[in-house]
Amino acid sequence: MNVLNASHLQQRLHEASILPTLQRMAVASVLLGRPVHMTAEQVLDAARRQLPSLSRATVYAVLQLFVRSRLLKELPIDGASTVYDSNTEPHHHLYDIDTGAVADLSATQLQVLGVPEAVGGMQLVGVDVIVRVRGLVQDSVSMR
Amino acid sequence: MNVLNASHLQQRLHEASILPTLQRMAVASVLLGRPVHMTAEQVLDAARRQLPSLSRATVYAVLQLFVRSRLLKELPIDGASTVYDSNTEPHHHLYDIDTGAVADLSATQLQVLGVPEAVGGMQLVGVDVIVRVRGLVQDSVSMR
DNA sequence: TTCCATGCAAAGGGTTTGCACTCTC
DNA sequence: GAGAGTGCAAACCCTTTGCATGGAA
Repeated sequence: MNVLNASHLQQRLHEASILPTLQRMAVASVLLGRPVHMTAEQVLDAARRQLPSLSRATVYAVLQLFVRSRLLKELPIDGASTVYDSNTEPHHHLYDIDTGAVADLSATQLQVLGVPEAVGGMQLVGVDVIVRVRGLVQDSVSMR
Repeated sequence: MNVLNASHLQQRLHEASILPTLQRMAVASVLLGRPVHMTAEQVLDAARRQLPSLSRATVYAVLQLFVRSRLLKELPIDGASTVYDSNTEPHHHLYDIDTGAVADLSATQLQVLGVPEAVGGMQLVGVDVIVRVRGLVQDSVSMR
């Protein structure tokens, strides 16, 4: 993590009213620099290269904090473990059912028609689209 | 479970090359009679009303067997436990993020445009759309 | 000094597995 | 009898929690 990245990340945490501790900066540098899809365990492994003392419980706590602060999204891809996505733009996902690899589909590439906006006192929160494929090769997440 | 249902269910299992044991018939009668969304635990509870000796491990085994045989689908709704859907028609889902209630959206009600059919050796398996809402009241699943 | 953040270990929920018993073909 | 299906309990994985320590405002 270079100085430019560090200050940029620090600013993003500041904007989200998050105290930039060492642990949070380590997690942020793994996830928030570019759009990635990672499980908690992958985040832990990557962040420990930078901060070996980092504990699993702290990573889970930081991930939840980042989700609450809308720096990350949890992906509704079924499977053993939660996948965190640092792409905060509206978008959808390609999911390789064999390898667990995940790739983004922009909201302009793929559109959903007929979403019930607010029927009968019901409030729309969000729409997730998962396109399940075999043979996807990019951006591997290796979940299984 | 009346006799008509029983023979109908038995036929569905037969068509799927599944031996119609007592346990499998109990699970089938809970799930396969009409479109429902249920967790493994809910299936166990319901099936035990019919066959009290039914074990949890067997229910999980039968659910997996039914999914492999395409009698059921696992819903990609994130959350603690897997939800099984006995509606085998192409359709999508409304999901209440507060109550866990699930409702179907027919494929004609909601359409997805721009799905990449088969790019670069990649094979399309399926498309899941989850519309997350608050305040949905029908067809409660009470997951949380 | 008062919170908030962290780390460890243990607990928790959901699911799977090992193994012996039972049933079907 | 051979193979498949079942039940129990233990194991397993992912995640959360309790509690004591450490650091920031």
